[in-house]
Amino acid sequence: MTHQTTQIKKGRKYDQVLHGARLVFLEKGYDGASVDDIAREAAVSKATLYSYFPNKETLFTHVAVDECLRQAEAAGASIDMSAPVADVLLAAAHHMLGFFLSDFGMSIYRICVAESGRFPDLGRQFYETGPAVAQTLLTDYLSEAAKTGALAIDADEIVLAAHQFIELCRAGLFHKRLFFVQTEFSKQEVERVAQGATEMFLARYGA
Amino acid sequence: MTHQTTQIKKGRKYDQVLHGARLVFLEKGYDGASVDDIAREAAVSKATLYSYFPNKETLFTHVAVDECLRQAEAAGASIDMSAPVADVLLAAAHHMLGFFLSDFGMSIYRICVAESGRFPDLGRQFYETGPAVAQTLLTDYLSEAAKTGALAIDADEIVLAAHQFIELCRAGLFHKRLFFVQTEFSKQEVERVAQGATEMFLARYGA
DNA sequence: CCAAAACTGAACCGATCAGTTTAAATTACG
DNA sequence: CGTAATTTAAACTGATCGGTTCAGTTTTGG
Repeated sequence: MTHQTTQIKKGRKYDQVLHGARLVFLEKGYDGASVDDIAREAAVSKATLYSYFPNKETLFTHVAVDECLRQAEAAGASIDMSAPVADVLLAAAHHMLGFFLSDFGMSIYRICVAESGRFPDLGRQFYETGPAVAQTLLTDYLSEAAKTGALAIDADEIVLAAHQFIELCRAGLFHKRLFFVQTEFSKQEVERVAQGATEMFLARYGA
Repeated sequence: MTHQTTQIKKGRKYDQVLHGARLVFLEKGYDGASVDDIAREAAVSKATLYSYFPNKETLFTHVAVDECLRQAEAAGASIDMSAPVADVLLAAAHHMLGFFLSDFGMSIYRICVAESGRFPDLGRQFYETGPAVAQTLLTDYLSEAAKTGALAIDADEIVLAAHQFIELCRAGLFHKRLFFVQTEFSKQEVERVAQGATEMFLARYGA
């Protein structure tokens, strides 16, 4: 087997193209990023780019899905599930807030919202590989905590509860950042929201 | 005083333009809507359009802000503030959910998210005339309810509490709709989220 | 070392679009 | 009625962009 790991790529500059496209799309959005921009950033000729991807849309979809998968992988590993419930929730809140408020999180959200009108498949793929993964992870944890009696959640409430916690983490900050009302947030501001989400969640579902 | 109520308008077709622009922008988004499209929809010449608005961006900002104000007005009037707290919150939740999940609410959110990257002023104006108004209204109500002892919220928690309630109303449904994972929602689904938001809020801040 | 495959750069095409101009038509109003 | 303001249609400008083409250069691998 002398095959390459990826069968689709036809040439040695495939990764360059994807990497350049990632940078330019995240910085400028779909319409804002011209194919010439991308080719320049990728240090590749436009002809080469078009030898890999039949059109701009396909290139963009590859970039977006690729990024979502990358983020989803990183998400799971970082939290110690054996700590007390309040600590796990607080850590999860901080993790989500960190992503929500990051340049990267903002860009990918903005672009996927914008373009899912034109490319509904992109929207669905983003949701499934992004938000849905976080929700599943949290649902599994809550389910376990309910079983051990650490939380008082009915089985048929768990999915809703997970969604509620995730949304609580956006309180106040997320949309301010999204709409450029405020671009920097102090540790205290973030802490307050994370703490607030945890407190409210436990007030409702605490054992 | 024979002055018109609005001083900016120079001609009789101003409202036509705004109305046409509203339709086309909401259907096609910012980039998707050409000025020619808008002029045609408004049954107005492009020259007339440009006699009212110096450029496409300004026109769009007017449409967006205009719509937000309209929505904000409608919001305040429809709820009986003298009802029991739980009822007021539930009604508010339903009102917000109705807007969040409507075609119009979706479109305006999508476009403003998409374009606030390019036009941060638009983002800020949308936030101030949209989300911020809802938040202020709710903050005022919570403040009053806290004063009468109907709710147990510290003065310095009120703004956060308002944000939390608003975000709670998005739980599960909003992003599914936004990313085309699900486009229709049953009365039960919506009721469940509204009820869930109210319950969780009262679990935390109930008197 | 050589031939095939991959890549380059630049020109080019066709289309779209924001915004301007102009001369004529329409409307408002004293 | 008559004049001034407003609107119109249509042509035009200048620029951008997605995508193609092609003659020539570089890289790869046997």
